This record gives sequence, structure tokens and C-alpha cells, in this order.
Amino acid sequence: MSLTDTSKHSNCSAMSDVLSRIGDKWSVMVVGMLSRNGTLRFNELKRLINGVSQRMLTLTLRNLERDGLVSRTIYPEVPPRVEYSLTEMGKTLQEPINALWDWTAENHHSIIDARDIYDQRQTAVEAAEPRKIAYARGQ
Amino acid sequence: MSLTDTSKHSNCSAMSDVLSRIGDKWSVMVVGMLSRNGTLRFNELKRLINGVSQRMLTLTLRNLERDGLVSRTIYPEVPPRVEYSLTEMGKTLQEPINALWDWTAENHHSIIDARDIYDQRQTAVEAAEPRKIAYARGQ
DNA sequence: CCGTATCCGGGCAGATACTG
DNA sequence: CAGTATCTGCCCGGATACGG
Repeated sequence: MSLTDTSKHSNCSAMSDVLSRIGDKWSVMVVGMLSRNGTLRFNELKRLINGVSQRMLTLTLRNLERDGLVSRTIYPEVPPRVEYSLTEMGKTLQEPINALWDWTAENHHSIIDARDIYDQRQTAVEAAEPRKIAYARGQ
Repeated sequence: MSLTDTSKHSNCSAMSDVLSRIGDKWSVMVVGMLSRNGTLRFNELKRLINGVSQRMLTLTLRNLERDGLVSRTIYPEVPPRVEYSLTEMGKTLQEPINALWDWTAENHHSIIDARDIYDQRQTAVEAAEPRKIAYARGQ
């Protein structure tokens, strides 16, 4: 099945479903970090992923675990040690995510440029014609 | 640059930036529809994309246009006609998105299964040990 | 037909405090 | 160390009404 395969595009809800996880930036970061480093402890992940709160990291890891993408191993020690790594299915996610990562690397500058141009045109229009701005810029 | 390329992983903010657009389900749907059909009018898109509100479609299209991924052509007619299509850059997005789409098709069932198993375990634990549930199931 | 403006309710994320 | 619980604010997205 592919995007261009009109037949049997299931109900798209599958895509939405998965995307809501993939699209979550923390999820992608976690998968990225685990795919590079293999196995990481909670606080290692927290340090590596810039800006994530404890709460969000916990939630993200729980969801990934629930979806069978990340495995969680608790070592009954004091102090506690919990290690995270990708499951086999999680590893297969690397490839499509890598594709996205590469695309980003190649096109991010173009996007930035496109935005600048767009914004300049808009501010020009705005000056000439007050009101008529799409949802007052964002929202 | 790739996920496994530790050097020069820029600041990851680029990835977050692009992901917040890719991760948006409406954006993906729009790109998907345009990549299949080539060119579509506003209401054609609205009909094709199940459940999108007028507001969200407008906002999504504006953002995609601003990022240089979608081009918008207005025909000065009555009633007005506006056509959307992918730009060259937008077309290059097809490939990574397709990869994601394919991955979804292959793994969605496994994810559903994993969730069921996880949830069953959790309800069991819950019964035995009230309290101690990760953020009371979601949030 | 193709939008824009405005109101509004729910959910998501940060901050904080607390445990085994 | 690795979480959990709770409070709070605010952003996002739907619904609605209107306009060129």
C-alpha cells in the first residue's frame, strides 16, 4: 500500500493513529536517541533530549512502550535503574524516520526561506489592505 | 546526515520544526491527496479529507503554502475558484511520507495488538495494586 | 465557492511537591 | 534514581455566523 495506491487506503484512521505518535516530537527524539545509543536510562534520555520535562518523558516512554516500540527493563536495585531500548518493531521505524530526517536536513533551509518570502509578502499586503489576514496570523 | 550520524545533528530544532508540520495529521492528508490527484480545489480537498473542518483546512493549506510545499492559484472568476497543488519541494516529500505510510500499513496491527496486551496487563496490575498507575492512564 | 472573525470548551504541557 | 499526583494556564480545534 502506498500513497499513490488508491485502492484499499484503509480508512486513513490508521495513518492518523500512527502519525499522532510519530508526529509527536518527543517520541521521535526518543526513538532517535535509542536508535543511536542502543540502551539508555531514564535520566540519560532526559539529559540527551533537550527541553523535555520529566512528566513528558515518562508519558512518551509509556506510550511507546504501550505501542510495542520501546522495551522497558527494571533492575531491582537501590537506587533503582530502568533501561530503555527499541524493540524489533521499534528498530524498523528507524528507516522511515531516517528518511524524514534526511529530507529535513536537505530541505529545512528552503522552508525557512519560503517562510521569509511569504511573510514579507504578507506584511506588504497587510500594510496596503488592513484586515483580510488569514486568521490574524496563526490561530 | 542521518539519525545514526552523531556528528552535526544540527540542534534538533530543525527536526522538531519540520516534524511539527509533518506530524500534523491534516498536513499529511493534504499532501497525500494532492500527491495522488495532482491538483484540487478547496472543497474537493474538504470532501476527500474526512472530518476536516473548513477552518482547519484553511489553516493547514496556509501553513503548507507558507512553507513552500503547496502552491495556491486563484482564478478570478465568479464563483471563485482556487486550486492547490504540490510544489517541487512538496513533491519530494512524497517519498519519505510514503515510507511512513508503508510502515504504518505493515505495523499498525502489531501496534494495536501491543496496546491490547499492555492494557490487559495494566488493568490486572491495577486490580491488584490500586494507585501506582502511570498518570492515571493518559494525561 | 472560498474563505475570515469570534466565541468557547477540553485537553495538553509545564511547574511543583512528594515517594520508594 | 525514577517515577507519580495535582494544579493551572493556554493553545488548539470545532461550531457558528458572516462576507466578497
